[in-house]
Amino acid sequence: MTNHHTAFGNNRLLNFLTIENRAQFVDYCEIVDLNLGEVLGNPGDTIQYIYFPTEGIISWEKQIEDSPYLVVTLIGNEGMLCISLMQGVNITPCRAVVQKAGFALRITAADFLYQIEHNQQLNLLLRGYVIVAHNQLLQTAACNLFHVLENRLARLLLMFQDRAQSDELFITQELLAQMLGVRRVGVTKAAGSLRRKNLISYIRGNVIIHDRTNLKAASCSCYQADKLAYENILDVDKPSLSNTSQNDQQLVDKIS
Amino acid sequence: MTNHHTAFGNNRLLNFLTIENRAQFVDYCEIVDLNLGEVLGNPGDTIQYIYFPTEGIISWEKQIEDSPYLVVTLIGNEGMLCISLMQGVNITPCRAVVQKAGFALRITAADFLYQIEHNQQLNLLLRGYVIVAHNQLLQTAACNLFHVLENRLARLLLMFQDRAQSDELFITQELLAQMLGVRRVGVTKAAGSLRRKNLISYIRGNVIIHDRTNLKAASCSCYQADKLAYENILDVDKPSLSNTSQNDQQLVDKIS
DNA sequence: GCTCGTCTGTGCGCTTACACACATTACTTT
DNA sequence: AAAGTAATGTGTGTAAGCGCACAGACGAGC
Repeated sequence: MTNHHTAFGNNRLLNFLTIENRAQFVDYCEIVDLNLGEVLGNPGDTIQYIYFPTEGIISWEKQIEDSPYLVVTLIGNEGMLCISLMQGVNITPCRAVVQKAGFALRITAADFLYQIEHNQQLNLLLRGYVIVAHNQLLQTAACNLFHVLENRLARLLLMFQDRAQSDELFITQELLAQMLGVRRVGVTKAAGSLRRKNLISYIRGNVIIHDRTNLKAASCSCYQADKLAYENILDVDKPSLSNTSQNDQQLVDKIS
Repeated sequence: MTNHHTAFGNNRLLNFLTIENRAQFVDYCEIVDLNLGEVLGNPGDTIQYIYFPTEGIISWEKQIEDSPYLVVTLIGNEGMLCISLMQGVNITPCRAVVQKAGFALRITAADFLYQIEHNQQLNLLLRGYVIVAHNQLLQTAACNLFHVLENRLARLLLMFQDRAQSDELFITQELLAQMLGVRRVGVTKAAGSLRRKNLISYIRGNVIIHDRTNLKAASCSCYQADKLAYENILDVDKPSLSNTSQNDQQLVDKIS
């Protein structure tokens, strides 16, 4: 228990807050485990909790008719789940599944509503995040239509890498296919192509990213566009990025 | 000037408000013309005005790289332009173009920000609308990926018809193609198929919808899903739908 | 009337991804 | 070591949509 930073991590979205505002908010949160495969919500569910991942990845999946679920976005420690409540709507439209185990700061819906009403900086930050999520969705909608599978796969792997904060990803082609809304065989081909270019390697669900720079080049511009929008929208006020070691102490307090 | 209802119409989104709240808000708006082809905003622009169409249609278009603009949604009198400011973000990510002439209630960004802070019902309503727009985008992203062109065209025509509030649409195949992110020739084929089924007819940019019921059947489920989400989210409080004749009087006052 | 520009229709080869079937490889369990 | 299972690779035929080229059809203006 000497290094709580690596144990629980931080939520980068909340890091935009001042130390005081963050402390005030985190005080209402609890640390919970995110277990691989855990379903945190289904379409139509009433929202009970809001999650701010500090480590691990949650996928946000839309189903239409009898098609398999399509992953419309990945949520890691750069974001939150789920934004509807932010807007006063307490029903979730999508399924949320843990794709990489980790931890999250969790707050009840009632406490969350109280906090966003009484913490102005938090309110502004998370309202901005809704627009970030909206922009990402705009990008994805167009990307799905215009870009070929290999580019889209490269983008997805980069997004995964950012949120996993590791070059080693544990994800099968079957799952990648589901996320991209294509057949597993299609991913086999696209991944094989990326491997031949020495950008990645993989065996049985263990993907390693070797050449991030050229993987960016192999991806479509949508990856960079997403990052840019995130920074432009959330960084407008140049908020003080709080000292993380102090934040960690808060987390330690929560679970002790 | 005897029938101002047909002259300027209503914005159905604002109709969810009580008479008092609506009057309070409309008092800060002015009626403006929407002229065909007029560009109301470009990506990166600072938001000057918010528009609530009462008649006519505005398309919301995303461009990636050098691809042509893709229409991600159509905004008529059921919605508003643009939602970013609602979230405190005063930059627009998309291009907005008038696709059907009409009118809109327009309010300055400053007045809008003041209103949403001081009119609680308006605030709740428009926050909900952001989620409606988000859900539509989720639907579109998946639809673009899974559904064939003929279904998507049928959906687009229905959306157009709803917002035009007419069976006769003035739109060329070239424009429809741009909206769907496909070639013009693709639309020719899909439209020809719908015509052979006697669902629509058209000559030179004049599309007439003959059989709305079967056009729904020919479209994907996404059309119905959008409608359902709109009603479910915005209608939760069963707000009193105000008497429209009284609303019209407000509009008349604005322009006299 | 004629011309010109816009809108719509058709043909052909090509690419991407699908559907289905089956083979192979890597790891786990016994 | 053998058997079993999950993950990955390959192969064949099909469908949707692209790119390009060109032909016809309608309408406005002279």
